[in-house]
Amino acid sequence: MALRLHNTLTDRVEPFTPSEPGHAGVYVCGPTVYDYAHIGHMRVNVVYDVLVRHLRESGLSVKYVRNVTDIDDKIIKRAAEVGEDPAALARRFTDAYTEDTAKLFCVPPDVEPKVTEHLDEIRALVTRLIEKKAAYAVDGDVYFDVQAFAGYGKLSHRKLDDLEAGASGRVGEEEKKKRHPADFALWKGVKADAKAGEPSWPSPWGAGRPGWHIECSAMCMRHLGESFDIHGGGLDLVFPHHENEIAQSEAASGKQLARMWVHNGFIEVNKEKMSKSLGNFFTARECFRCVEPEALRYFMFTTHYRAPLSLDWTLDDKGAVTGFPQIEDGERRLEYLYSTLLRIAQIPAERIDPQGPVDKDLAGFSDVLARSLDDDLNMPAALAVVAELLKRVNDACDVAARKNGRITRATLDVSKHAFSMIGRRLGIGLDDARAFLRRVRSRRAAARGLAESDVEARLVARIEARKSRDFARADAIRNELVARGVELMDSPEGTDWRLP
RNA sequence: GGUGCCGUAGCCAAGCGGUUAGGCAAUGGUUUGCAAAACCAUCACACACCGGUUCGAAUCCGGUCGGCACCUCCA
Repeated sequence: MALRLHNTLTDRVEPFTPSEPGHAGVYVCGPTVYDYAHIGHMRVNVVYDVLVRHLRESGLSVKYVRNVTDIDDKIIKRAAEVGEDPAALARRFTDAYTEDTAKLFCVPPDVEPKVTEHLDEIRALVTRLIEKKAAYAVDGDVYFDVQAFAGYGKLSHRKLDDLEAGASGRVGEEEKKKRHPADFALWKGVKADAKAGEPSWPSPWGAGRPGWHIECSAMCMRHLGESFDIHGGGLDLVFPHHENEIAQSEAASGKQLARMWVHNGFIEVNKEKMSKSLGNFFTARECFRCVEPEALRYFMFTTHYRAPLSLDWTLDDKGAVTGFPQIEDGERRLEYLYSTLLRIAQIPAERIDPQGPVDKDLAGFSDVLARSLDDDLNMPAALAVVAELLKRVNDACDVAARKNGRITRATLDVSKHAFSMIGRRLGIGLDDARAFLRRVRSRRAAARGLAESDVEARLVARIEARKSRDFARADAIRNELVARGVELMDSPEGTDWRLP
């Protein structure tokens, strides 16, 4: 395992060595399910999906845990707004999330724990912290005492004094109960003015619900143990979420929670972070209306995972979203990839030379791809490797298509193997090539108000004209179709068409 | 105020001490009945600015300007 990863704890790129040889435990902070997932959430999924895939392809058995936070203030608030039971609302958006994620070819987590199924673990953890004097109960609430944990601030590299300065502006009933402004709720007691139907669970400190951070500690320790390999999530979770997770977990167990903390950068809109609170987000679903989900996945690869990824979009004159140019670029690259995949699948047997030598560069591509990911998941570098591969494979196909041209069996085999590694490590090109290309064409036809059957009919007319060597008529039909945005591709096998 | 990150050719984006990253766009070529696709070439001795270290800096150090994030819910 030659993987090197950036560790937020040390702020360095360091070698990843699993604590138990051959195995890796990975925990990723999943969504709070009060709304549809936006593109930023999808970046998390894709980034850690590549990490898990790469670890597995490198020979490790990975236990991949990604939680769903299904109880939280925002869920309760949203449920009240729409007049829905909070649990039902959470279930609805959990299902939507699962559906959206699957469309991106993300491997499902091995365990997808939910807060509502871990109340016992949460209460036990809070109890343990109170016993260890790292937490205190006040009026039905329980707070973590940051001053009782010497390492507080080690992840986000902050000093408690600085935090105090930043937090001093806040006022409120809750603040007065705390011993230190940075103390945070482990358990939130039901308030006197709480609305009926607000979910709560019994506890030694009175009825209430878990605070925001405690659930992840309880769930990751339950499923991966008190100490595990990698904990990941969005950059905005470094503070306070992950900092607090470390504090409460390590104060309870006395062990290091995760040895490596990995954080991905934001999707940006107009140079600002895409977020629910700013209201500048696009949901995955909106995006999927315009492009293939896999194109969104490809787009995520175009920038390093820790860097911000800026998203552009186009609007029609009514202000409705019509497209996402960069994701459409990704879709075109995928068309290129799938077309190449089809080309090597369709090389006729008589063009294959069973004897000749293997193309050395093509033979080495899988390894080069793996090395690019070993370098802190350098996905843009991986795309450059893919670009080189596609070029060389197309070149080999061009050569094989020439008069008396051949491709060697060995080169064909390593090419196919390289494609399968792209699929297994990057999760790209896993769809059926023909189905993908057809879907893209159909969606573009629909978006442009073009009837596919109409194009097909003109195509037949042109084929007839060409058969009778009436090239003037054939060209007239081509020009007519080109004017409508249709691109025709003649080949010995027939004529295909696409909408660029 | 505190703590970080970023500024690379028309656009996007790797690299982070010495050897053409890559993509998109544009232009020329190979191929083709004509095209498209594919491939080749050019654009590309680019690295915000000013100093310093070094045989050598986009890469290290100091400063300046510009942009962003976290410190409050956030992926």
